[in-house]
Amino acid sequence: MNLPAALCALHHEVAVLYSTIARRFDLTLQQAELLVQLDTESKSFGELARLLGCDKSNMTGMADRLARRGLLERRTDPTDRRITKPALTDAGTELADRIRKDFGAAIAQRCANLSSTDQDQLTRLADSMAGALAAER
Amino acid sequence: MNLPAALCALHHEVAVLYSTIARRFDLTLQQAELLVQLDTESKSFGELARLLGCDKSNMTGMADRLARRGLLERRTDPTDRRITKPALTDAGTELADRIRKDFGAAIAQRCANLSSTDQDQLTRLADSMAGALAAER
DNA sequence: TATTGTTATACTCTATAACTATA
DNA sequence: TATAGTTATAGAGTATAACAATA
Repeated sequence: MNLPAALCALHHEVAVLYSTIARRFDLTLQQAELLVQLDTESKSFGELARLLGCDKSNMTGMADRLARRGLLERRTDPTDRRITKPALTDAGTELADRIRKDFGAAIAQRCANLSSTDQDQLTRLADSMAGALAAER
Repeated sequence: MNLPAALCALHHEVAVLYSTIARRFDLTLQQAELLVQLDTESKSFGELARLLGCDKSNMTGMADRLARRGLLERRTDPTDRRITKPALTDAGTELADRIRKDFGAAIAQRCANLSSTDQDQLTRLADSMAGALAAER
């Protein structure tokens, strides 16, 4: 086994698991990822599009669909009125928390065969690799 | 940093990189993943759908689009004529090789800051984690 | 009867280009 | 004039349900 193949396989299995959890809440994978991204701090649609790796024009529809369900609302930046930042509602925050919790529980259950040391190593190395990839785009 | 968050971040960065490489060849991420899956061994559409984590009904359109470009062709299984297995053409095999090669080069370049030991560890742990996830779905 | 792949349908994601409001 | 978000459009991915061919 080589590193690219292992990373590709891991990416794919995580995506399938995350999709499965998203569907419990009638969300797509992309919607769940957007909700969880929003949970931490305030970001503009432009920043979110760059983080999610898609075009900014896609943010409109995605935000519309989540707003229609009462999970987020748009807020115009008072210092630059061109900028709109979505903010999670209470329901949105609660849902993002549940997604993160369910995903965390699923990972914990499935990595039970790894030693505590291996889990720590994987956390460190996955974080490092993700950082290296994020730095070059 | 915790393990679920690190895995999620890594999955997402790998997906963005893989999408970028797929687009060099006018492919979507899903088309590239299908091509690379096909490269190794013969699988039915049903098996492929399960591997890719999507419904079998999606395979028809995806195979059609790749077949239209001369990258694969359908072959009926002689032992059970209900089963259809897509097979890469020469052009499809060549393209799958280029995708795998480009992805491998990109990963090698971006993980240069990791020690050789860390790269080996990450390979082992990512493969183990992917296997654990794949085993439970 | 059960299974495989296909079709029909509806919705979502995606990129491109043109547009508006604001700076 | 430049930028942020939106709109319009076309193509692709996705799940569900119903279907034909085969077992």
